[in-house]
Amino acid sequence: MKIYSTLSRQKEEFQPQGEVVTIYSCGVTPYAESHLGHAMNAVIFDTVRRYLLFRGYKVKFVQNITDVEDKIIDRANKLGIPPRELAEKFANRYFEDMATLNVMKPDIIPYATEEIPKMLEVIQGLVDKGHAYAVNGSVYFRVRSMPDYGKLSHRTLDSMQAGARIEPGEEKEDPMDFALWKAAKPGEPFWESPWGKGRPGWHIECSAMSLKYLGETIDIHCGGQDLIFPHHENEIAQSECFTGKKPFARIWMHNGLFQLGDEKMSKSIGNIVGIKQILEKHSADGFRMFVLGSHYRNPLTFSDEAIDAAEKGLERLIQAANSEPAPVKANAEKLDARSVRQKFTEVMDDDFNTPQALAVLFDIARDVNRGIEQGADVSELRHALKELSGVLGLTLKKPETAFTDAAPFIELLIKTRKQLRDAKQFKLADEIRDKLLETGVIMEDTAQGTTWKRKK
RNA sequence: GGCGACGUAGCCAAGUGGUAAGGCAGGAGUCUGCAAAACUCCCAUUCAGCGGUCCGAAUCCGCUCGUCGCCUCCA
Repeated sequence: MKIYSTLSRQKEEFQPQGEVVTIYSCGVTPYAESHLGHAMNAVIFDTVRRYLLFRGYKVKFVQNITDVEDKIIDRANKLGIPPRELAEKFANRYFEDMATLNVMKPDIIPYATEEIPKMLEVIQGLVDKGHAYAVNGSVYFRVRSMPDYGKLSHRTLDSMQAGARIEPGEEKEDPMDFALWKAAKPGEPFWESPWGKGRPGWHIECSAMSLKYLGETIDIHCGGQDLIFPHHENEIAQSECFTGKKPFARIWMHNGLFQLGDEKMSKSIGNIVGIKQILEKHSADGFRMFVLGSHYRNPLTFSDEAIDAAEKGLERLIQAANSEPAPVKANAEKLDARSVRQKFTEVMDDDFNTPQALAVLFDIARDVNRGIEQGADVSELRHALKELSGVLGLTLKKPETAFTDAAPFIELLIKTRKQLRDAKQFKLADEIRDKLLETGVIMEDTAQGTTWKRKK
């Protein structure tokens, strides 16, 4: 199995260190409703996790919650509630949304504010080793103390300083030095530390939690491409300088970012599309199909039309997975699923090529439908379709009827319509079908009788 | 200015040295009382453009054009 790592810029043979694959995923800063970017990220790494499980690995998946940060503090102050309360509220909403998208919950969800002692330990260690220094109650990481700083984002300190966007730090030795600990400002939450009251910098939490829950070297560290610099670069610096061990993470996986039209979807641009907004119009499976239809490292442009298209394709899979079992011919051929399973594994083994994995699912669906037509035994194929879809997190459930109360009446109409059809009263029969369609119910006449489903 | 990614059919999107997956849309059929669904067939002599390397390139190299991202909070 090969996985592309941002660090080496190539696909690497995946070799977990031990029995359990350790994964750290950079989580969210919860101060508002979650958006498409969160959903895309979660769906992608949920799929990675599911696939590893499918391949027989045990997985320990840690995803943090950053519950202390400028925007949370601002927002909470404006609302007059404690930052922690705000963070918890939106973190819970985030996990609700993710559950809707069939994203498995992380095994461990550490909250930054509950891990301050571990962070202080790491910071102190960095100070002791000369990798960090305290100024006016703040502590900064000394980037010049790390010779290979910049190795993840593939840039050098000098090239970065040549850039126009660096503000010289008032108290920093080097403008690229970054805060491990920030001295408390009035109106902000703070914790006691050897350097006085303050709060952690953004990057230190992930190093601390990763070290605490997964050890000094983890198998996979993942996040969005926008986190490569500075966040992940700084995590490496802190962690490797603290432990003296390399690498901090063996494989760095980064997903491409959502684009909206021609622009990135971003908080600063303000063109955010919320998840709830999407789920009003589209199914969770449809959204997952849309995301997995392009490779995870490429940017993905959002459009309702594109999700619609994904959803149409999805219906074929659902149909094949759930169609009425047709009569099987005596000594019918039993279609086996070995080759499609092998193909699925082959493409997923190559850096999680989900677009090709989906192509395999469509092939299976066609084989199932064709098999049914020919009276073959498709039970094994159908099972494979469901199972492999499940590996991608697709449920292939029919859209819930939401008409359960109306079901008996619909059944009655179907019966009446059958009588009309038997009597060749097609005009009336068609009228029933048309009117029912207007109310959102699709009738389909099959060899096994008439079925109905909800229109999307 | 530095670093990086990308440009494949009407749309979405794989493929990264051996002769273009898949989905959506579209066209023609089969089935059906008619539909729908399903199935069958068709739908890129060509991969932004121009050069080069090679027996062979969408895939490697160079240049040009275009788009986007990171360097600042962001998944």
